Amino acid sequence: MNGLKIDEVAKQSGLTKRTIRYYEQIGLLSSPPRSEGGIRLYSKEHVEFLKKITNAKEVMGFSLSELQEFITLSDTLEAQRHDYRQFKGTNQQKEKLEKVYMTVEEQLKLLEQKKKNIIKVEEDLMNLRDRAKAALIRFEQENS
Amino acid sequence: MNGLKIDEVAKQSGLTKRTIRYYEQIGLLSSPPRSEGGIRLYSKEHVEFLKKITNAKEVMGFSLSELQEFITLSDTLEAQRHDYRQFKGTNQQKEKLEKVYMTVEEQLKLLEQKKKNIIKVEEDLMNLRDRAKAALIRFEQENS
DNA sequence: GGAAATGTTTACGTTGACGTCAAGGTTAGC
DNA sequence: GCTAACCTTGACGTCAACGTAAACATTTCC
Repeated sequence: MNGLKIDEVAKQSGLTKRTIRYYEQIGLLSSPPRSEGGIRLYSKEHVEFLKKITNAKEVMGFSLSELQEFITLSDTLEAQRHDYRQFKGTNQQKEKLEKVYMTVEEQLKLLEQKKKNIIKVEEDLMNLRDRAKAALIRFEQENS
Repeated sequence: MNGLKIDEVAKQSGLTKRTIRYYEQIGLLSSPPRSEGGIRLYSKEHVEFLKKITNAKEVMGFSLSELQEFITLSDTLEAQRHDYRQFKGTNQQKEKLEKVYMTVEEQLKLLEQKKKNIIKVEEDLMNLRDRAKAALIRFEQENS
């Protein structure tokens, strides 16, 4: 019952099977468990993860390696939470946390800029649309 | 006095000289006039155009050929305006105008979707930031 | 239980968007 | 008028992100 095969994951995520295997190969997607015969069996979480990162990739304009770094970053936070008791209080941990925080802040600023850029393009497009509309209206008037 | 050379255009637009020549080669950027000796002499408008299309490219995630199509589309509108008297009233013109209008509407809808996607990523990022912040605060408290 | 569908790895191919020489011609400043 | 700094056109190189084909194993379904 449990475990989606790659073709199903492809359909649900919108990626190709090749791409999914490729993402695993470069370490972007965690290797799923396999069947006795060696067939990949994915969980619902894998699909969600794929959807999330493809969206982030598109939105931020990330390359795969940038995406990689970013995932690593948020994994760092998870790991830190988990290893809390063992490694607490070291300066290394503090520096890591600060790096995560600063990088995320940076990305958030970039997103603000992106919003502004979208608005610029949007204005141009609306301008274009209105001019087309006006021309069409003139058109109607003349041929009536 | 008049005419920017390619190096200046590169600096002002943020593109490389290679890229600027490449854009001309594939018909994305109109060929500027040349000096007697064959050197490209750009105008301020060329720079503005480059800035505008690189922004649109980034925002929309367009490939160069998609960008091409899009420029052609808005040129269509300009051309129509100019050839207004010669070609007015033909059905071909009307169809062209309608195509421009519909394509632009489509792009505007895509931009709305993009905004929503940005917000999704933004939420994730803010979540991440807050968790990093919280961890840092715990850190401070323990080491004091 | 046998075929058809789907899976696996390996490895070479492709495409877009430029980078990077090389081999010269042009311009600006002194 | 000469040199350094910039320009020109080829043309080959590169890199990411997969596509695609081959050769074989595994599942599913009747």
